[in-house]
Formats: sequence, structure tokens, C-alpha cells
Amino acid sequence: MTPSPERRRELLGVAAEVFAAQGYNATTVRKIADAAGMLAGSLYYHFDSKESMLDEILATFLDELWAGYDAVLAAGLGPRETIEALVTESFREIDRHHAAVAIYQKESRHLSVQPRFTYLADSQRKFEKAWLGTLERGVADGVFRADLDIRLTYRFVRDTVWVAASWYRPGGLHSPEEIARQYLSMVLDGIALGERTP
Amino acid sequence: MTPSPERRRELLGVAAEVFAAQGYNATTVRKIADAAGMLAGSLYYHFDSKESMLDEILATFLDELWAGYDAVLAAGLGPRETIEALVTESFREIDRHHAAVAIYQKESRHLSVQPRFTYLADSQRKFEKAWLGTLERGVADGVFRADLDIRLTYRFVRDTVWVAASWYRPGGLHSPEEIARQYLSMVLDGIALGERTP
Amino acid sequence: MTPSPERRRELLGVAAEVFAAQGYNATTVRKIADAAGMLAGSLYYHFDSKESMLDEILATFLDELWAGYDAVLAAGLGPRETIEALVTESFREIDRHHAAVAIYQKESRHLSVQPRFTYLADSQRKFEKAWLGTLERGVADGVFRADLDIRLTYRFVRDTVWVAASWYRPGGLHSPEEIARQYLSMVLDGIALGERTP
Amino acid sequence: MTPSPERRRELLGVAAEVFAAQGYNATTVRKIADAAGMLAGSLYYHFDSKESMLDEILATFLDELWAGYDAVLAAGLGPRETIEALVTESFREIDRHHAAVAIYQKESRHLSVQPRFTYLADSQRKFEKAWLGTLERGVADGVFRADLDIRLTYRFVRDTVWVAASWYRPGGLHSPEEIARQYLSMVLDGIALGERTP
DNA sequence: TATGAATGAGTGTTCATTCAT
DNA sequence: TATGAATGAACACTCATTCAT
Repeated sequence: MTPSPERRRELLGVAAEVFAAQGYNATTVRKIADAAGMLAGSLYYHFDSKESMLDEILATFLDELWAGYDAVLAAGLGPRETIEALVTESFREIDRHHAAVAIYQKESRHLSVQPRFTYLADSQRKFEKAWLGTLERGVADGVFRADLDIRLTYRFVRDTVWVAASWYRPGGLHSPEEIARQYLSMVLDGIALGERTP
Repeated sequence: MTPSPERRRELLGVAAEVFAAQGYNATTVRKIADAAGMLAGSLYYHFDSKESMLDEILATFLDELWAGYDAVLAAGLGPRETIEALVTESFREIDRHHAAVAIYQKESRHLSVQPRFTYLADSQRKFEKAWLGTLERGVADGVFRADLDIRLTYRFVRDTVWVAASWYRPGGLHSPEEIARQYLSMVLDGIALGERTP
Repeated sequence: MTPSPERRRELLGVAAEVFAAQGYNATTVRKIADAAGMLAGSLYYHFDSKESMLDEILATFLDELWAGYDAVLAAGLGPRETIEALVTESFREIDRHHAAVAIYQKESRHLSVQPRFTYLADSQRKFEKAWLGTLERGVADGVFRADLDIRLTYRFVRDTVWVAASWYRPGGLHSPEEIARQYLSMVLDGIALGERTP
Repeated sequence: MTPSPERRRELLGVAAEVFAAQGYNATTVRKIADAAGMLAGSLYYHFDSKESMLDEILATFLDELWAGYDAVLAAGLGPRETIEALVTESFREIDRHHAAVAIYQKESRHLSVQPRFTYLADSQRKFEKAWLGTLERGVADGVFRADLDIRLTYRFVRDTVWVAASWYRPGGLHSPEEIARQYLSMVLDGIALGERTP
């Protein structure tokens, strides 16, 4: 009568992988069941609906993401160090939850309008506040350039980091930390050599 | 046999908008028809299938994109100038075809394995060759940094530009050229102020 | 405003051919229009509906068939000669209206229950009366065998003749009259050689 | 993966009945489901498609038919006895599979061109070889008439037997064996009384 | 816990038919 | 007379979900 939480977690892992690979809409409950070695109807012993699986996958991911982010933001670092820590933390999350991140990337926009998924929009707002605030603080402190549209900069950094989930595969050539290092180097210093264009 | 091309183009515009907003799979033919002010079945007077609409949208976009890219690549510019021109051209395409670009972004990965859409994979290979080649030339010429993983750099620049389609709306605050200018400035010189980290 | 009867006849010929080749249900109005070199909607200038084309094809055929049959039946021939004349006349109709006959063969059973096509059932009853009556007369006169179930004999002769429409092609090896001659020879005398089995 | 074979057989029986009565094309999946007391979609738990139902019905019938025919052909009977045995076997098959036979009759011509149903054409060729060969042997042995076009004779016997499926209903007045006896008597000896026409 | 069999709403698509031009 | 464009009902099929076992 009460399904074991471990089995749930296992099944959610399977579901996340399939959602990420095929897209939520294109994923049938049967495909998930196949991948889990059971019949479609059997999943309903563990979960209320396909949507509730998606819900749980995203919510779990966001919980962990914010645990990491909140720790960084509470550490009282300078703006540049905060950005560096957030980017590194982000790549670590992509490494740990790459399926969930891929799903989030593809589906969050149209999900966030549904009542069940308002927490996605909430998270996004909180996210924007943290990053945009840090960037603004950096501009004020003179560590980030002041000649750029700050919202454009925000989107640039945000997208740059998270789209990486679309090609990132855990266990690849570079560790999340190494990728973070190189990305930060590009974002902060640019890819051009020599004098900066004035 | 080939009903009025203008009407087709109109309807494809409507379809692209809906595909971009809701995702291809989540878009029903009835939604497209609703948006076009007609009945679902009526679309089949103009198109063979939902898939053929998608096909035509993507193929038209890629044709125009490559017309622009090929012109840039044939101009004999230096690596930095080539990158600048390609990025600018890309933002122009995002401006002109923002729906098609958004669709491409979301769907190309799983579409490119279907026989009908092999041209997506072809385009992607050609794309990678052009960008990666230019970056390599730039490293050899000493205009781009040599201390970065070149494929990581490629992905960074590529994604950075094209994800912009997810938030870009034509007629917004900045022109495509202005966005390109700021993006190039960030990508080439970084967002940090002061001495570059050695 | 009043479509010319000649064009109608032309188009009915085309329609009959397609109905016969593909079956009525499997024949789309568009296929008929294609075969006639026009667009589907244009047929509706000449005919009320797809069904009315079928109706006119079958009714025309049955009218001609009964003109021939009635002439035979009115001739006052003996039973054997009547059967011979009916069979010969039938093969001539198959030759002249092979498409209509093929359609009749395939569709009459399920059509005859529809109010519009009650004349099919009427014709069939009249048909049965003429043939069965002639056979009974023949049995009474001692020219046909009395040891057979008469209804079975009727079905045997009837089917034997009309199924030929399924393989008969006008302008083939044998003339309708020659086929009739051989069929009558088989039906009347059997295909076996030597003494009849007692 | 393979749901209960008994239920499948039940449902195929229902489907065959409806196909036979209304024609394959005119039969909607809904009608079959109605006749089976379930909803249209539920059929797809048991079968891949409407076409696969048809396929299984026809293939099962032909398998059984050829089991019977092959036994007859392997028995080493004389030509006349072979024909008698084949006709009797045919009426038994019509009795056992009257729906499948009716479907075969109506649909095989246009189905046999589809790749999925090539076995229909194969069967037809094998069928023709067996019957035509036996008839030719009979003519050579002097037990069948030599003055008839042999292909015409073949078509005559073949059609004569199989069209019976269009009116035959199991449990009727005559057993299949009795019908076979009378049909054979007509086919072999003719329906006329007295001296044969020279 | 999982299965087998079903439901019912919805999906892409077809097609006879209509009608202004 | 014929076309081009549309309608609307129906169709084969899919799929999330249910439930007795």
C-alpha cells in the first residue's frame, strides 16, 4: 500500500533519463515502463501520474540546486568570487543532475505557466535576483564592465552555463570543475588575445 | 497541385509561431488551424502533413542562413572579423526567423536522426566546420587564446549566440546588430574589468 | 446550368472504370476526377454525389440487361434454348458493361439494403424468378436433371456466369459468344468424358 | 507482449464476420469493437492495426486450406478423384472459414499487390498450378474433355466452387459434403439430361 | 508489487461535399 | 464549366490512466 521510497527514486532516475533523451511530451509512460522492465500500468502503483514524475524530478533538482546556491550566497564573497562560485556550483549540478537539467531546459518555459509548476517561475525569479544582483554589485564595485546592458549580460552568463547541459555527458573528458574554470575564463576575460578593444 | 505559395507562407508563419511557443509534439494540428482561423482538415489542402510543415519551416530557414553564412565565408576576412560577421549574421537570422530558430533549437537533436531531416545533421556538420575552422585559424594567427580547449570554445560561442533565440523577440529594445555588438564584446573581451587573469 | 448528357456519360465511363478497379469505397472522388483530368469539386457540377454516380452506372446497366433478358423471355423458347440465350446474353452484357458488372458483383449485396438501391433487390428477385422458373420448366419437361437441388442448380449457373466478369477483359482471346458456348457446354454436359455417373 | 491467444482468436472471429459482411474498407474499427462489446481503442491492446487483423485472418485460413490441399495432392489419386477431393475439401474450408473465404474473395485482388500480402499471390499461383495441372493430367488420361479451353475450364471450376462462399451459411440445409457432391455432379456431368451434345 | 485488459479522450489525417469566383 | 479553398464528420490509431486479480 505504501510504495518504497528507494524504488521510487530508482524509477524516477529511469524516467528522468527517458524524459531528457526524448522530451517529456514525446515520452510515453510505456517507454519509461519498458526502460524500467515493467508494464505501463505498474508505474501507477508508485506515482499518481506522468506529470507527478516530472514534478518530483524537477522539484528534487531545484531543491539541491538551491541548497548549493544558498550556501554560496550566504558566504559573503565578493561579486567576482560569487559569480565564480555560482558557475562552478552550476556545472556541478549539471554533472549530478544532467537529466533533470536537460528536462528543465527544454520544458520549464511552457510548464511554468501551469499552477502545479509555479515553483519553476518562483525559482527563476529568485535565480535572476541572485545573479543580476551580483552582477550589479560587481559593476558598482568596478570589477565588471559598466558599458554593457546588464540584463543582456545576465542572460549571456546564464544561458552560456546552462545550455552546456545539452552536450555535457558525465564522465567525459573534463571534470565539471575544469569546464567551469575554462568557461569562467572565457566569460570573464574573453576569447580574444592582446589588448582589449577600447 | 501547388496551391498559392503566398497562402502557404502565411500558414507556415502561423505554424512556426505555434511550434515555437508550444513545442512541435505538443502542438496539435487543431491549434495551428485555430491560430490560422480555419479547421484542422483544411490545412491538408496546403500541406501533406504536420511534419511537412515543420520540414518546410526548417529548410527555408537553413537555406537563408547558409546564404548569409556562405557570403561571409567567401569574403576572405581574417578570423576575428569572420567571427564578428558570423555572429552578426546569426543575430540577424534570429531576428528574421526567430520562430524557426527556436524550433530548430528545441527539436533538431531528435529530428536529425530521421531520414527526412538528415539535412539538419548535414547543416550542423557544415556549421561546425566553418566555426571551428575559423577559431583554429584565429588561434594559429594569434588573435584567439591558445590556452582553451578549442571544442569547448566552439560550443561556448555557438550556444551563447543561438540560445538567445529563446528570449529574443523582434522589435525589442535592441536591434540585432546592437545585440551582436554587445555579445561579441563579451565573448571576445570578457565581462571583467581591469587586467586579465594571467 | 444544365450539364451536357454526353459529358456525363463520358465521366460515368471513367468513374465506372475506377470503381471496378479499386472498389466503390476505396475509390475517392479525387481519383475519379484525376482520371477525368479535372478537380474533385468539378464533378459536382455534373453529379449530385459519388453515390449518384454509382446509382446511374448500375441503373443504366440493369436497364440494358433487362432489355436483353426480356426479349429472350418473350421469345417463347424451350427451357434449354432459353438458358442458352440467357447465358449468351449475359456474356454479351459482361462484354459491353464489364466495369458495371464488376461493380455490381462486388457491391450489390450491401447496397441492396439501402432505400436508394432497392431496385437492385427487385432486379435480383426478377432475375431469380426468370432463371429458376426456366430451370423448373426444364426439369418438368425432362430436359434438365431432376436429381439435383434446384436452388443449388440455380446458384451454380448464375454464379458460374457472372463471376466470369472478375477475369473477363473485352478484346481478349475469346469473343463473348465463344465463351458462352464453352460455358454452356460445361454447364449442360459437364467436363467429364465417357459415361455419366449413374 | 503476446496477450492471451484465445482472446485474440475470439476477436479475430468477430472481426472476420464484420469484414465479410461489410467489406474490409467499409468496416470501421469501431464496428468491430462494437460487435466485440468493447471500445475501438481496446482492440489495439491485442492487435497492431486493422490491417494486421485482416492479415492474420487470411493467413490462418490459407494455412489450413493448404494443409488440406497438400494432403489431397500427396495422396496419389487419379485426376478425377483429385478434383473430387479438392472440391470436397474446398467446401469443407468454406464451411469452417466462411467469413475468411468471403473476405478473400472480395479483397484478395487488390491486397495481393501490397508487400504485406504477397503470400496471397503466392498461394494463388500454387493453387492454379495444382488445379490446372490436375485438369491437364485428366485431359491427357482421357477422363476430362479435350475440346474445351483448359484455362477456361480451370476458371469455371475454380469460380464455381469458391463463389459459393458468398451465399453459403454454416448450419444450412445441406452439409458441405452434400453440396460438394451435387456441385461435382453438375461440373462433371452437366445439368442436362439425355445424350450429350456431340 | 506487478499484470492484463480495458477505457476514453484526443491526435493526425482523409474525404465527400460546398461555394464564391 | 471548372477551379481553389474551405468545411465537418469520420477514421485509424495512441496514450495516460484505471482496476480487478
